Amino acid sequence: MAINPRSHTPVYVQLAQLLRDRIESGDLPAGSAVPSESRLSQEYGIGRDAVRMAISLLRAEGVVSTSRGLGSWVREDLPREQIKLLPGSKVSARMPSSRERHQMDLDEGVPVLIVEGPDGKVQMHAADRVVLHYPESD
Amino acid sequence: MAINPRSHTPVYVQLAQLLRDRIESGDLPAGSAVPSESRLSQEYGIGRDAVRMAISLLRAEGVVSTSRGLGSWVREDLPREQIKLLPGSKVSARMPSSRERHQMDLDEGVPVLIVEGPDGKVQMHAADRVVLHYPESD
DNA sequence: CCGCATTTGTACGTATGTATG
DNA sequence: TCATACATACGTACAAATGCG
Repeated sequence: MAINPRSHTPVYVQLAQLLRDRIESGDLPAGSAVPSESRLSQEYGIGRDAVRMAISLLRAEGVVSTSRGLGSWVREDLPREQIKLLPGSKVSARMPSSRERHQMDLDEGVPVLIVEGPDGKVQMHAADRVVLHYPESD
Repeated sequence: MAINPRSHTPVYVQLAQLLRDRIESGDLPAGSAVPSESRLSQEYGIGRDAVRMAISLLRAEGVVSTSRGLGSWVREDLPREQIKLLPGSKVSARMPSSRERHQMDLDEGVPVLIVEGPDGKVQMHAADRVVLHYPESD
């Protein structure tokens, strides 16, 4: 598998797909480190811009997480709290603003679930940590 | 209001906040065009990279949408279909993969709502077009 | 505590490709 | 055909965070 710089598909999209494949195949399992930008740049013979855009794509999808001075990692599935919905609730989702993302300590690419209760009160939840549940009968 | 290149806050973050303010204040209402990259670059005396990164931030938040050859626009609130949840449903949200985003024709920065019904069947919804509802009694 | 290597972040430049009107 | 605008992709340089010896 290699990258074709003359393809109609942008180099960075090709690299992103290549990394997705490596992640799904188990070559880069959850929790493992993604090769550094310079390494990917050298290995695939592409510029650092293309590498950064590829990783940026995966970050926006919530697939990887990046820390300055350290590198990027494949994000792991977090244990999810199950939250019971109350009758009359309305549920929606959106991306948090930068401020909200910082306040809630969310990784990039993680939406927020918004629950408006029957009393009109609004609760926000990190979408990677909860599952909302409409209980069957109990 | 201006941009301080010597601030500890990156130029592109400053510009993003500045544009957010202009949007919230009504200076750039929903549906209106964001000034072009070159214009913002000139107006604020910053590089095109910084402008692009600022707009990229807002795009990832679902605040603006960009079309090649046209420019960027402030996204408008779409009419939302109200979808009734069935007892036993579980609801979560995440960002779509590139493929899913293309298939569902989603703008950047729009999560998907995932509903697993009591029968185990999974439905995906564009988060900017639906509200899930746990009906009170009807 | 200090210095060093590694890695990502920021920011500039240039050039060319592609979509739109 | 042409101008405009964004997209891609290469380069450079320096800043900032981290980990380690």
